[in-house]
Amino acid sequence: MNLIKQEDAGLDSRLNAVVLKIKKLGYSLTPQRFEIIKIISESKSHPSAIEVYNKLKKSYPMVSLNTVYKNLSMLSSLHEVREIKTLQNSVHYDGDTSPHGHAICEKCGKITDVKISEFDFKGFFETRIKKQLTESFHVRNYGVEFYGLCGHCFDLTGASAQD
Amino acid sequence: MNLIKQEDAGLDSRLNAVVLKIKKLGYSLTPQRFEIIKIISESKSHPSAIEVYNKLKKSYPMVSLNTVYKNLSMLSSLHEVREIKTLQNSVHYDGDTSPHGHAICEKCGKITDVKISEFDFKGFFETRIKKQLTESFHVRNYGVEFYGLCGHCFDLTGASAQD
DNA sequence: TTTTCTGCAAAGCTTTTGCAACACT
DNA sequence: AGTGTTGCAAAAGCTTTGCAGAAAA
Repeated sequence: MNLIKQEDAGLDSRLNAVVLKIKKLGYSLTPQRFEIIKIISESKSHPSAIEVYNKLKKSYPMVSLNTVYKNLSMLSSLHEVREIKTLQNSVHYDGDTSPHGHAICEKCGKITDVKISEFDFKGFFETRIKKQLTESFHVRNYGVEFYGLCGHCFDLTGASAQD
Repeated sequence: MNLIKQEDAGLDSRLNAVVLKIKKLGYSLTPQRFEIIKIISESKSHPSAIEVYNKLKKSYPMVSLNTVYKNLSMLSSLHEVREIKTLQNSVHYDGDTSPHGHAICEKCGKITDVKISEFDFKGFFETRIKKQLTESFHVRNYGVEFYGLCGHCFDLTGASAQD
């Protein structure tokens, strides 16, 4: 119960933060845009543009896919949404912009979040990698991706498919 | 001098390893295929399919883009080439399949390798992340991506573009 | 000789662009 | 009122598919 409340609070504050940023920058907050932000914030499944579109159509049947694309790329350029490139040829979106990892199944394409505490990653980053980068590259965000087989696909094919 | 020799040896052995694997698995080694493998092994710029195609045309002017796609996706499924999804909507290919990171410029799309010694990442991975994953997910490879601005783009726009 | 691979053409998908009408502030 | 946004349609870009002829084992 406590957990659920905390999660909801987290979502609401994320939603609010994005809404505020948009207003602050002078963009308008259309109902479609708001709903898109909401869908992305609430979703845990890293949806693609089409998936967002399909959800959005439930509230706005006349909405166009174009609108979804425009809003997602706007949110992405504001760094309020993270793009994930999967093995399928489409971009998936992640409303959680804090540093964390993804486990991506090479068979079914499923994306699972991997928690990497800021503490852990910063430690690794600061001690090992930063010195290589700072002179020439200015990091805004980072991601760790694991490629392999999810439990389900492993059970089906993993046992026999040894390199 | 020493370094150059070592690098060449590295490339040759990579090339050989891939060729051997292909033969071992019963696939044929056509000249086009060999050249594609060579281009990818030698390239340090993470080329896209079209870029590989353009290089390949110098040796095989009649080659089709289709052939490039088929071979790259074959190499990818054999895990002898790594796909990198960039911000541009195209897949880039990396002939270095060992664990290492990429710094991707959000402005110009340039991809730079980030050395992460196997030792460093394994340590981080084993102590912090593995326990989250092993039960449900079977890792085959991992990558660390840094998003931000390369030195050049930062000099142009970075100073003024503060969130 | 059999299987795999190539090259050409066409189709498929995702994403982008152009533009008039509309909505937000 | 003015600018930003939407929705429709069309175009563009990357990747895949189908198939006959050619090449590899």
